[in-house]
Amino acid sequence: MHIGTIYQALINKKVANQTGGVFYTRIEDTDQKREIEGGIIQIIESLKSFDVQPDEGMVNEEEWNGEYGPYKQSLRKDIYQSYAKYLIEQGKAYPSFETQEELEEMRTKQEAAKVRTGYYGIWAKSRNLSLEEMVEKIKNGTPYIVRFKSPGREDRKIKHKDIIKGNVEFPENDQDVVIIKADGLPTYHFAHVVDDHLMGTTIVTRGDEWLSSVPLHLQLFQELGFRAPRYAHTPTLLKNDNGNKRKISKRKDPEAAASYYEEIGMPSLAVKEYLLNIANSTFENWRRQNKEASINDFDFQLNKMSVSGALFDMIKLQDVSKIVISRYSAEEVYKEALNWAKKYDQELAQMLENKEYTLKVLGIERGNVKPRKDIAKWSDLKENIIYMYDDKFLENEQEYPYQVINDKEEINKILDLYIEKYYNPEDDKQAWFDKIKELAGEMGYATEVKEFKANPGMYKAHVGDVSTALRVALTGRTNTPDMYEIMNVLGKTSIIKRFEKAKQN
RNA sequence: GGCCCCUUGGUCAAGCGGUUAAGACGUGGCCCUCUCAAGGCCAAAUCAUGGGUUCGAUUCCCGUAGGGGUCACCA
Repeated sequence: MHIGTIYQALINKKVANQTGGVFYTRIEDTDQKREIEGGIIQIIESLKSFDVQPDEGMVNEEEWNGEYGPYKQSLRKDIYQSYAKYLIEQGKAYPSFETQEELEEMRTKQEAAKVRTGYYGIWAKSRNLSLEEMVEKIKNGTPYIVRFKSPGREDRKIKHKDIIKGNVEFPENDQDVVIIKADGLPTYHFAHVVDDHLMGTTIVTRGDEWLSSVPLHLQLFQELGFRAPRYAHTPTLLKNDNGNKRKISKRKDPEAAASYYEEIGMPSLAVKEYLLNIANSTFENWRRQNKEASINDFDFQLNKMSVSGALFDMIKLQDVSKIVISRYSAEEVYKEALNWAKKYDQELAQMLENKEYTLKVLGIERGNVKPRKDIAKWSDLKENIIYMYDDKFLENEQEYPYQVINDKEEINKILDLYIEKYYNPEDDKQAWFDKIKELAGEMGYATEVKEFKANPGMYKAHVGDVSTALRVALTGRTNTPDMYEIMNVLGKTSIIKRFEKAKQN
């Protein structure tokens, strides 16, 4: 599954839901060469993992829900053939007997003559065969396919209004395209027209690589006597490749695979929010004003989509994801992270086994007005919290990156004094910090950073430096979330153990 | 190459004939601060190009350039 498909599905689902319509998927498996075993299940599962399930469509390889089935084209072969026969009967389609080699030869000639390639006009040799000739060839067993007899003229223009692209003008289609292939299955063009008519499609949302086929499709609808749906051709997701833009590709770009996000542990909601951001730039403002709202409540507008393709920006995605995760409760983080860890990181999964404790760890600076925004994906989590686990921290050889205060004796003194005289688990945050100030003062450090800056000569250093010494001894790091909360989570026993370890270092 | 679509800071973009050309990400700085993340404030940075139309063009028209798509018995 390509991330672009998720993007499509997201847009489709939003549009359908907002307009009281039905979002359905149809498995377009008319190219047997490209069939992948288990493909349908993969598609279903992938849509599900991003919570963009269709309202109707296949539910497994053979079954579907919805009243317009089958939702798999290979099961609809007879339907297409019936319509093909109908067209032939009307003189709007005909059997075509050229071999692949003959077609290639024709193309070569056309290229040499510098004329448009393709099966049209004087080049459409089977087009003018008499009924008798056709019958004879078929009776002789000559292989054939069915072609649409295009009534179009290249020198005439057709105007079309696309929901996203706006007014576009094309030459009429004059190609007698194949509608039924040698294997009896339809081409995309024909299946699209037949199915979308029969299934009552009102809006077709598809990638803009289809835009240039619109004249053909409109013509097909016309000749079949069907009413054409409206089209919304969405711009392609692009990627910067050495200064050039190109389609984001599964072969070259890991982030093009929908599964990539699950692998790195990025919540599907974050991916969807980013995608929505690309789809409608108004989303970002809406989100800022409706921080808690579900994206289902966002009023998506197809016609506000950008007409040109956007570069897929992982950096921005990460930012979106950090915000999404910052809104999670500790419980939600726990649940999703655990699911991810079980599959991708056993060590993390083992850490998370202690749920009660982990919830406390995950609750640090969470749930307040300014929650931490430091996790973009679950694969970041372990590094973020591992030092909070005694069995990981105490058993590991720990580097202590002390900063301003780095004299061993001095540090030990700070640690001892803090535990003996100042530390009290009952303290609230203010009292806690006042104690650290007192400690600093007692040992000849400035209790206020400003005071130290004003009179640097009078002190050994300042309270921030004392805090850093404590922090490093406690966590092995210079940068951590709020130390007061960390101490609360660790508890006295663990704090003492950590200080002892630091002293022996 | 033909046909079609597109072009506002590094990126996503608002704009829809008169604006100090929004906002977000990123970058840099400052503030806050026990460190970090966050947050607040500030800054640098954009209308591809040449012609028209107009009193006035980012905005409308044409050309050019660049990018993308498409030209299958693939979707």
